[in-house]
Formats: sequence, structure tokens, C-alpha cells
Amino acid sequence: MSPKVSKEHIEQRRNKIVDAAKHVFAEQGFENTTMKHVMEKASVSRGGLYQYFANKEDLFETILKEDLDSIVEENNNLLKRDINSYWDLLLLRMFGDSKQPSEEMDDLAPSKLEFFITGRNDRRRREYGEERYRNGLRIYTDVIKAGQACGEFSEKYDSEIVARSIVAHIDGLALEHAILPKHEVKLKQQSDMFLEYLKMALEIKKDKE
Amino acid sequence: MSPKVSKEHIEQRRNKIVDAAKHVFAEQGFENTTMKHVMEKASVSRGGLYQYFANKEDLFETILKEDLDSIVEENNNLLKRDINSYWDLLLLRMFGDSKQPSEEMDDLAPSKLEFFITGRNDRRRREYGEERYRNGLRIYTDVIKAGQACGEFSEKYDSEIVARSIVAHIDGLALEHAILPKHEVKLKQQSDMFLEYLKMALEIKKDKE
DNA sequence: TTGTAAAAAGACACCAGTGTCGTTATAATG
DNA sequence: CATTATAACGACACTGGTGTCTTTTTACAA
Repeated sequence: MSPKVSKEHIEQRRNKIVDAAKHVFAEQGFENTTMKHVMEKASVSRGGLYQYFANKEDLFETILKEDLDSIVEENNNLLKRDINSYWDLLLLRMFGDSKQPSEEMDDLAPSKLEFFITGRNDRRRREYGEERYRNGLRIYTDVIKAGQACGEFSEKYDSEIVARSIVAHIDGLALEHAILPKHEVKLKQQSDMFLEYLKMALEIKKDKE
Repeated sequence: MSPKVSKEHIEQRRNKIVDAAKHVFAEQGFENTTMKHVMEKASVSRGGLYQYFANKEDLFETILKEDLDSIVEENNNLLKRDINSYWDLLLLRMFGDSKQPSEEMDDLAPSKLEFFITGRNDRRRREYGEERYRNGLRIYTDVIKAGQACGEFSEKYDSEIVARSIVAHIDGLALEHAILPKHEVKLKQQSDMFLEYLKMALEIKKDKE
């Protein structure tokens, strides 16, 4: 279907593989998917697959990167809006456009946890994981710092610690999402409650509707 | 060293294996340890190992069970003491005897996460994981309910939701512990802050020293 | 139309890990 | 001491997955 070359066809094929891989990873988890699964899902031969990706790890990291990029982009877009308050911005960063906790969660989240947990003894992966953690942390730290600087948030707690507790909260939910059946996870209720907590920690006055 | 039989020697040998396995699992994680690792650590032959455990999963579940048993026992001991308050009891359950958040964490915690996350598509393991989750939840729910019933805790929030947020908090920390290098995890600070939150949610008046 | 460079295919060799099974060694028993 | 049941051993066959390499196919250029 595409032999000598043609940027578009290559791009297309690559996307087809990445796409298939996303589905397979989401469905089977990282450890349990094999290159064969991906081959089949993408209707591509062994050789075809290895033409584009050196191994499963390479493939997964590609997906991680793409995901991260789109999050960063989304985040940059947030800055272009006019923001009522840093509290609003915080909600926006935590829950996206709706500013509301929802029952939804990234299908790939469990596999991502898997990837970093099982890889915790591998230097490369661990460092990569740490970097992602720090980046995630910064997103929140920045907002909180700014909010504290302008007096909207209390300085009772160090911004980084508050940010950490946000990340830990999200991590905890992701973990439960990964392990428990959907109906057992009360994402919304727990997040609502967590927000109460944040309001307390930051001494937010006005109530959100 | 032990041929025809003798309850004690069998018990001893079995323990030797379990012990070795604990170390290996803690060090290598669940997915990455092989039966060979365990054999070597325990100085036991292949056949010797399979005499006692059918496979890696069997071995790990044995450890899980033992751990759980000792936790349950510990917990029952707590009930025998005289308790000043349900708040105290809650702290006791969360942090053990010291009633204080500490920087320590179970060495096997990461492997346990691994076990349940990678096994989330396996019916047996998932059900087992759910049961453990529910049991863990109940430990907290019970205390909170009792505290609410006697008026020590506010009924502002449903006991189960508060319990869930405790479990999620602990899960989140375990996850960070599993992924991040020790110095990056601020177990104590985060737990301290979480306690503030609990005090708020339960409307605890008196301050702990 | 033909030549060709490179992509796609899939057979293959290889490896690590598993669980089994026949053999060996030995603690208990009489 | 001899017998025996069985725990412990370790070689082995098997499996599932990997990454490579040769062959085939085909888009493009001349």
C-alpha cells in the first residue's frame, strides 16, 4: 500500500499503529499486551510494526508523549482565557472545561500506572516518571503560588504541599479506578469532598455554583 | 535435610521460602521476580519450591494472606485497649501505635499495587482485590460511624465517603511511594495536612498533641 | 514501461521462564 | 541395620513472546 515513501502515507500508517496500540493498551493493560496484539489490531505485519517502533516500551512512550503534549497544549489554552479567579483556574486545571468533578477517567490511566510501577526499578523509566510527576506538580504549584501572592489564597500551607495533596488525591482516584469496578468508584463524591478540603486549606470564601 | 516428613521441618522450610519470597518481591516487584529468583534467595531447588507453591501467584497470595491476618490481629488488639475517643482510635488505625504519620511504608506496598493493577483483567484477582478494598474500607467506616453515633464526630458527611477519602489518601501515598524516590515523597507532611482535613470533615474540636 | 528504493510481510532462530517428572537422598520406623 | 515413604533435586520439554533477516511487493521516477 505504500512502498518507496510518501510522508503522508508513512504518517498515516504510524498513526494507525499508535491508534490501535492505544486501544489495546487500554483494554489489556501494559504488561499483558504483546506486539502481536498490536499487529492484529492495526492489521499490520510483524515487520511492518517493527519498522516504526523498536519495541513495546517505545510504542507506549510515544503514546505517553502525545498525551502529555495535548495536555500541555490544553493548559496553554487555559492561560489565554480571561480568568475570574485563581480558584477558577485551579478548578479548570483539575477538571477541565466543566470545572466539575466527573465520573469519567482516562482509559489509559491504569496502564500508565502499570507502566511506571512495574518500571520502578528501571532507571530510565523511573527518571521519566519523576519528571512527569514534577511537571504535574508544577501545574498546580504555580496556580496556588500565584493565588497566594495576590491574596486570594491563604498562605497557611506551603503551595507545594497543597499541590502535592492534589496530585496524591488524583493518583489515589486513578488507582481505585484501575482496580475497582466502575460502580464502586465514587469519583464525583470524593472529588467534591476534596474540594471542600481545598477550600479550607486555601481559605476560599465565596462558594462555587 | 528433611525427607520423610516432620511437621516442624516442613513448616520451617515453607517459612524459609515465604521469607525469601517477601524479600525478592519487595526488591524486584511482582512482575519482575521469577521463581528462579525465589529459589536462589531461599537456597532451594526448583522441585523443592514447587513442592510448596504451585506458582508465583500462589506464593504471592500466601504472603498477602499472612499480611492481612497480622493486620486483622493487630486491629483486634486495638479494640481491647481503652480508648479515649474515636478520634484516637481512628489515628491508631491509620498510623499504628505512634498515632503519628511517619515516613515509613510497607516495603511490599508497591508490589501489592502491581499485583492488583496488572491483574485487573483477571476475574479471580479482581474480586480478591475488591474484597480487600471493602475490608479496608470497613475498618474506617466502622470507627467513623461509631464516632458519629455517639456525637463525637459530625454527621456532615456520610461515613463511607469519609472512609473512602481516607483509603484514597493512603492509596495515593502508596502509589507515590512506589514510583518516586524516597526523598521525594513527603509522607509525613501530606498526612499531617490530611489530618487537618479530617478534623474539618468530622468537626473535631480538641487538638491532638 | 521499466527500474529501483524502500516499505511491508512473515518465517525464523532465539531466549527466558514455566511446570513436570524421573531420580536421588534421607529421616523416621521397626 | 534395613526398609520405606517422601522431600528435595535438577534435567527437560514446552511455550509464548521477541527482534531480525530475507523475500516480496509496490509507489514513484525516468
